[in-house]
Amino acid sequence: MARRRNILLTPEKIISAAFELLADIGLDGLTMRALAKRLDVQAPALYSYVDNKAELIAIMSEQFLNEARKDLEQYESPTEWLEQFGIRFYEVLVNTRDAAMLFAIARQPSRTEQESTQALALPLVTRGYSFERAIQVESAVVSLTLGAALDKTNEEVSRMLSELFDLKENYKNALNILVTGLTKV
Amino acid sequence: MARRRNILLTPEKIISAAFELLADIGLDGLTMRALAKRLDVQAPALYSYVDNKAELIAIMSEQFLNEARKDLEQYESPTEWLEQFGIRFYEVLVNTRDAAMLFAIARQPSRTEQESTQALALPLVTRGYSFERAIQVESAVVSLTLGAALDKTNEEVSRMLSELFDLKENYKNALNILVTGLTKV
DNA sequence: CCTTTAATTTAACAGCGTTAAATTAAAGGA
DNA sequence: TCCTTTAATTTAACGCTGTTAAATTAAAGG
Repeated sequence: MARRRNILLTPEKIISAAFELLADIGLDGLTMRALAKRLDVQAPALYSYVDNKAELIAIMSEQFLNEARKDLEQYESPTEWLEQFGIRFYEVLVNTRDAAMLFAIARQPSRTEQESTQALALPLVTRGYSFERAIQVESAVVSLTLGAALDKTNEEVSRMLSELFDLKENYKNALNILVTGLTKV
Repeated sequence: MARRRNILLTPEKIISAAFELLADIGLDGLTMRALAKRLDVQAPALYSYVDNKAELIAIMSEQFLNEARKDLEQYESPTEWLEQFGIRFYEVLVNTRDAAMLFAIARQPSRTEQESTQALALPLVTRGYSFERAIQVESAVVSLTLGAALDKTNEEVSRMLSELFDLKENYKNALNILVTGLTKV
């Protein structure tokens, strides 16, 4: 056993190269062949570590959510936590090239389905919410945020709307209304 | 002039065949070749009537919006109109196969950009809103609705969430909170 | 009848995700 | 030390995709 030669790839290397590729040339450029090239490898080699491209996308999309959830412990009330989470998630989706679109097209990897739901609910459960209610309010916030981020990162829509108002401010306003209403006793 | 032979295609025929194809086999099946086949034509013939696939998708996505805006004259207050519009748009996106995803990946066709913005704002402008404010509140409602419809039509997400609560009810609740807040004087 | 012109087809390109089979190289036992 | 086993990777290929260029077809007008 323990029979292995010089290994070139790991799932982590693949995923981090995928993020680089996304940042450098966008979602259209994120192809299995381009990803392989960046890792000095041929495309089929990736399939020993990642089921398929959909799984890769799913893993990346989950990392966007995780990134948005980081360092939010300081916000003690559910209202405040939810609002900060929304803003952070919006920023992640808007500041990472094509992140909103990637998130939109992602399908959850069934393996981590349950864990990720638990993780998603935990902060609000800690703050006194039932599991069900936590998922309810968070999914509403994620919906609004994803929709707003898709608008903001759609070149045509964004160019047109930003002549009329500040998209981020408009999102923040809607978020505040939604979160305030959702967390009202 | 007026020099034309028996014509097989029109933009309208192409678009309506595209909707059929979407309903029958989904967004993955909506390829230019499949579309051509349904029209008894070869794929390149389509390009005399449609710039490219992105334009086709954009036109279709706009029709989803139009469908949602139909027959809403009866709702006289901005609040009521917005809420009904949201619900209708949600239903269109959820009841048409892959409509939410199609809408998410659509880019506006620059030709009708301005007209479609005008059309989008008109109902609320008629009801007393400024053009700017009309676009602001509607874009917030569209964001929430698109995000919620994407969840609902994502098989994995929907299966998971629907064990915990009714997604449509949760959307309606969030919509009501958002619209009420947005239209408060 | 013959030229012009528009509509459509044929052929092709470069790319995609993905699988199967062949290759390579290291590890462990004889 | 050699030889077998096995894991990692490459080569080759399949069947798709959107899209363009060139060839074909057929009707209209002079």
